[in-house]
Amino acid sequence: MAERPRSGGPVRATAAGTRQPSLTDVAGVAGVSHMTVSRVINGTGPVRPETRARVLAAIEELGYRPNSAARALVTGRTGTLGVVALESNLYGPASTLYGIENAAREAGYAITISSVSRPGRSSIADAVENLRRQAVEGIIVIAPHVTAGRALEAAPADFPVVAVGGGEAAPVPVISVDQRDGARRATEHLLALGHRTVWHVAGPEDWLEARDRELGWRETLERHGVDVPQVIRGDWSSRSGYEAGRSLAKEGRLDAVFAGNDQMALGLLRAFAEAGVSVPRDVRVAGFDDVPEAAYFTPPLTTVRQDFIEVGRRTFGLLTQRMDGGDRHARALVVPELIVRESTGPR
Amino acid sequence: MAERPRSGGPVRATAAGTRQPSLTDVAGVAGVSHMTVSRVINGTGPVRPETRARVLAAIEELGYRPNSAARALVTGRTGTLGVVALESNLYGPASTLYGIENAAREAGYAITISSVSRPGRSSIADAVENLRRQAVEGIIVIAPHVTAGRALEAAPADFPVVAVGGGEAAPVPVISVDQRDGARRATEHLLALGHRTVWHVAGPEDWLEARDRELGWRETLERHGVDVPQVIRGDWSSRSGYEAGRSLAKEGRLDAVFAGNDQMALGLLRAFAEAGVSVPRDVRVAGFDDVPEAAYFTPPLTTVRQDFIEVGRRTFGLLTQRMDGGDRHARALVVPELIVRESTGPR
DNA sequence: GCTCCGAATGTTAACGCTAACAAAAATGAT
DNA sequence: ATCATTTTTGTTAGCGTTAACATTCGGAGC
Repeated sequence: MAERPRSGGPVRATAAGTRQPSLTDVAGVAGVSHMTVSRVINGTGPVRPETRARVLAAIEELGYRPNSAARALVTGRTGTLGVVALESNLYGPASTLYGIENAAREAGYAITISSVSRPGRSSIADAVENLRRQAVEGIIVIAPHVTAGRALEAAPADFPVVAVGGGEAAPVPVISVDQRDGARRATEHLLALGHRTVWHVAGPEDWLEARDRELGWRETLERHGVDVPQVIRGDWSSRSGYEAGRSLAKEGRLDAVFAGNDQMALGLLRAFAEAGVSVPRDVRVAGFDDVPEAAYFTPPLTTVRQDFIEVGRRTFGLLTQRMDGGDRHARALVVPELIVRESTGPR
Repeated sequence: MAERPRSGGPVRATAAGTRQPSLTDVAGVAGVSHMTVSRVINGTGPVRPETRARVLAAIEELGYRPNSAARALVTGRTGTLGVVALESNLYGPASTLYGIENAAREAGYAITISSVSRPGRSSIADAVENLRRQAVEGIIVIAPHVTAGRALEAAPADFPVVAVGGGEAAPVPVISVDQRDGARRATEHLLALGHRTVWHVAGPEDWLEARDRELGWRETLERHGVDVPQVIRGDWSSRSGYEAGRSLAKEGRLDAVFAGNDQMALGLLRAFAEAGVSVPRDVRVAGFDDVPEAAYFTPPLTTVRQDFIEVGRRTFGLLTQRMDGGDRHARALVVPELIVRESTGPR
C-alpha cells in the first residue's frame, strides 16, 4: 500500500481551541485505517510489528489520548466505581476510603466520590442516584450509620451496591469489622485486671458501630455476671468524652472505662487529669480505633485496632464479585485486634 | 399527531440483561420525538406543559437515566474534575479533599480521585495522566510536598491544573494557607510570654509546609534578635515529636517549643509528661493545624488553625477560573488563626 | 500457476446524545 | 379569512469508539 502523505506536519498537541486528536487523525498520520489504530491500542487482533510501530509513533507525535466517553458509549463500561462517603474526618471512614481507592486503582478502576454531609435516608439515596447518573459500574456505600443501613434497603436490586459496616439486614453485600468482638476483647481485658465493672462511653445511638460496641460490652459484662452500669452516651468527639469523664470523676465512680473510640478516650483522659484522677492507678481506660496518636496520649492508650486497608480490599473484592452476578447477601467480617498500652497498665 | 401505541407495557426498569432505556424509548412511550425528550430533560427550548408532563411520566415509567457517556461524547464535557491526593490520613490533606468535594458538588461537578501513595515526580505525573485519560475537565493536585511542586513544573500548559500548597514556583495557580504567617503568630505568641527563645520541631524537609513553617519561625526569631536554636527534624508523626521531646528534656533545654503540627506536639507533651516536665509551667508548647482533638490534649494545645473548607472553596474557584482561560499564575492565600489554650497558658 | 487459508487490514454500522436546521402548529395582525 | 410571526416539534447529522463483517495480502500445497 502506498503511504499517504502526512497531512501537514505535527499538530500542536492539544492547544486550546484545537480539538483533541482522534483515532482517525492518528490513522491518517500512520497511513492506516482507524481500526488498526484501535487494535494497536487495545491489543485486540493481530497487527504487523512494523505497522504497530508506525501507529505508536503517530500516537506519540499527536499526543493522542483515547476518548473515554466514546469508548464507554460503545462498550457500555466506564471503568469507574462510585463511593458514597460520609463527609467527616473520622479516622475510620477516611481510612476505609483510602483502602478502597487503593484496591480499585490496582484493578484499573477509577473512583468517583460523592460525599454526604449528614447521613440520612434521602441524602444517601441522592448520592447513589448521583453516582448512577455518572454511569459508575458499581457503588460502595460507607455506611456506618443506622439511617445509611436503612437507606440501603431501598438499594436497587439490579445494580451492584455493597456497603461497609452497613448493618446486618441490608439487602446488599456488607463488609464490617467485628465491632462486638473488639468490644468484647477490650471489656474482657479490663475485667481481667480485677475491676468490679466496666463503664462504657458509647458513640451516638444512630451509629451502627456504636451499637455493636455497646452490645459487645454489655454481653461481656453479663456473661461475667457483673453489674452493667448505665451507658454514657457520647458523640465520638473528644468533648463528649471529656464531659463523660467529668461526671464520672465527680461521682467518684472509678473502676474502668471503655470508650467507644479513641477521641472520646482522649477526652476522658483529659477530664481525669484535670480532676486529679490518675490513669491507670485510679481508673483504667481503653478506646477503639487505634488512631496513630493513641500511643502518645497521656498515658498511651489501650485500644482496639481495625485494619482499614484490609477492609478496603475486601470491600472491593465483594463489589467485583457482586458485579459478576454474585450473591446479594454476601458478608465479610474483619477481625480487630486489642493493643494494650499503659492506660490499662499495672498500678 | 396521532399518538403512537405504546410498545408493549412498562419495561422492567433495568433488569439484568435488558439494556437501559434510551431517549428514543422514552420518546416512543410519550409519543414525541427524542429531541423533545432531550429538551425536557435539559430545559433547552420551549415545550408545551402537557407535552412536558407526558414526557416526564414516560421517564418515570421507564426509569430513564441519561447516558452520560453519550452526552459527554457530543458535548465534550464530562462534568468531572480530578483530584490528585496523597494517600494519608494527615488531617490537612484529608480535610482539603472534603473541602474541594464540597465546593465541586455544589457546582454540579463530580470528583474523581487518584491517590498517590508516595509523592514523587513520576507518580504525580502518572496520576495526572490517569485522570486525563478519564477525561476530567480540570485537575486539582493536593501537593504539600516539594516533589509535588516540582512535578507541577511539567504540568501541561494547555490543560487546567491547579495546586493546593504547591510551592511558589509552580506554573499553575496555587492556593495555600499562609504557613509562614501562622508560624510567625505562634512564635511571636511564645516570645511575648517572655521566653528566651523558641525551639522548633519541624516536619520533613521535603514538605513545603514544613519549610514554610520553619521559615516563619526562623524569621520571627531573627526579627526579635533572639538566638535561633538548631531546628529539630521530625516527620509529622507523634513518635517523632516524642523523640524530640525526650532529647529536649534530657538536655534540660526548656524554653518554649513550637511543633510543626499537632501530632508532633502531642508527642512532645507525652515526652515531657514522662520526664516529669510540666507544661506550661516548665515549658510551653504550641502546635499547628488545630486537629479536633487538640483541645483535649493534656494540656489543651495552643495551635494554629487552618480553614480547610475555605481552602477547598478557593481551590475550586481558582480551577473554574483557570478552566475559563484564567491566568496560570493566579495565587490565593488563606490566612490561619492562632488558637491559644493551656499549653501556653500562665504558669 | 492456481487454489486455498490464515494473517493483516479495511469498511460499515451502531452506541445515545445534542446541535443545527426544517417543518408544522398556534397565534396575532390585518 | 389570510399572511406573517412566533412557538413548538421533528429530522438529520455527527461526536469517537468498538463490533461485526468484508476484503486483501502472502505464502503453502498441489
